[in-house]
Order: sequence, then C-alpha cells, then structure tokens
Amino acid sequence: MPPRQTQQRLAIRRAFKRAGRPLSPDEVLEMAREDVPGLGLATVYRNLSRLVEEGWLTEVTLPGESTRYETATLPHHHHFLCRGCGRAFDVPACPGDVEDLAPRGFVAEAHELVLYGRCPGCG
Amino acid sequence: MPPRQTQQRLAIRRAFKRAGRPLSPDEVLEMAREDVPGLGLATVYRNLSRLVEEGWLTEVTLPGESTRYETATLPHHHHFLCRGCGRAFDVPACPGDVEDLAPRGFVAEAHELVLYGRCPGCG
DNA sequence: CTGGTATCGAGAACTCATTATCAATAAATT
DNA sequence: AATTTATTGATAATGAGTTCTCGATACCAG
Repeated sequence: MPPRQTQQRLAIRRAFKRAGRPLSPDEVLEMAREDVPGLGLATVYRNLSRLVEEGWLTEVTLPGESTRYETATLPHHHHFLCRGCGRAFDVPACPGDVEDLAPRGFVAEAHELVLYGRCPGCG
Repeated sequence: MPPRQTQQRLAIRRAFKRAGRPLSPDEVLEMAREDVPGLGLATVYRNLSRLVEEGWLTEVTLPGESTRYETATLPHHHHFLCRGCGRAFDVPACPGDVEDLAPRGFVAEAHELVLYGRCPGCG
C-alpha cells in the first residue's frame, strides 16, 4: 500500500509552490480548487497531515491564529502577519542573539518572531 | 448598577498579583480557589473579560497556545514559554529595531517575540 | 436590616478547527 | 481491461475553549 499520486495531492502541492508563503487549510482548499474544482476540505486536511509526516511541509503557528503550513525547504526564518488581509508571509531574516534576552535562570532553546503590519497589497 | 466588589473578583486579581506572570483561565481558577474554594470556571471567564474591558488585564497570545492574561501595567516586553511545565513568563527586554527586518514593501507596525526553553524550576 | 439586583456556580450549549465514517471513485498492478 | 484497495467527498462527530442559562447568593444602597 504505497501512497498514490492523486490529482488532489498534486493540486495541493502546487498551491504551496505557487503561493510561496504559509497557507491555512482554507487557503489551500481555495487555491487547489483551481486545479481540482471538486476538492473537499477533509482531503486537504488528510494531505496536509501526510505531507507533514513526509517532511515536505511544516506547521506554522502564529499567536492567536490557527495552524498554517509551508514547504519545509526554508532555512531559519520568521513570519509577517498582515492586519489588512490576514495573510501570512515569510520574513527571511532573524535578529540573532535573541535568546540571550532570557532572564537569569531561564535557558532559551528556540525563539519565534512575528511582525504585524501591512503587506504590499494592503499598504 | 456599578460593578460590585465580590470575593471572587478579589481572589482573581490577587492571583495575578501573586503570580507575576501570564495566567491561563485554568491557572487563574486554581490559584484563586486558594482564596475562594467554591470558585467556578464561568466566573473566572466573566471576570477576565471584564478586567480586560476595564484595562486592568491584557490578553497574551502565544503560538499554538490558548489565550492567557496578565496585568496591564507592564511596559513593552516579551514572553518565555517553558517546555517543561508549560507555564509562560515575562521577558522584560526587547531586541529593538526588529521591525526593520520586514521585507521591502511590507510595513511593520508591531512585533512579538517568544522564547522557548526551560524555566528555573524545570532546569 | 432589608430590598433590589449584580454576581455566582453548575451545567448545558455553542464555536471553530480538526478528525472519523463510509459509500463511491480512481490510481496502480496484473 | 479487470481487480484491488488507497483515496476521495460529504457529512457527522469530536474536543478544547469559551459563552450562555437560570435559580440561588451576596453585595451594597437606603
């Protein structure tokens, strides 16, 4: 029982390649329906889970937001959340040395940085 | 019909003063029950909402976590989430200039930084 | 002290994201 | 082309978190 190459899964992967930014399940559904109009939300969730297992996607969690996903090829980076359209984008940069801010007695092993503002389309 | 000074609300405020860190509704319930054993969860939620409206509390949202609350008196700061005990703490520091990392065309108006690791008790 | 009413506690109900169900469909293998 | 079975789509079910309901309680003004 090897995984099958379905039109649905192809369309979902294509959505991420074209978007180039983190996508929510609903965004994936909308974009992938351009290729497979009858696509269902359950199929999106099933394939997202599997693509994460396979290491092709990673989860992106932002404060107060439900989970998004993005391709796992990117190196360490952060995210930008547009207050206009609600879309998330990648920020291919990092302040560095941020974990030194941890108070005495705390050991920081990782960090997340989120910027909020206006994307080019909502400027 | 002005707001009343109930034992429950007093206990909830006292919990925040004693904790000195962001608290989830469940944490508030547990701590405030030391003063008012019969305290109910609905009462915690009612008072949290009201204390936010009054400006005494602010919401703290961390990636993938449900909402926490903390007293609104603190200046700009960030948060530390302990992977051991799951508790959140304040980080009274900020890298600064972080919003300049926004890609060209993006306008950053605010930012959040979250550190992950071990708190002193879980070291 | 007493009455009016804001608040309370317990549990039902709701919201939203995600997962499970199951008959129908379509990959892949022969 | 026929067969097997992983996958799909629609919908029901789940679960965590939060809000609502309502009779009982207790704050506080008079």
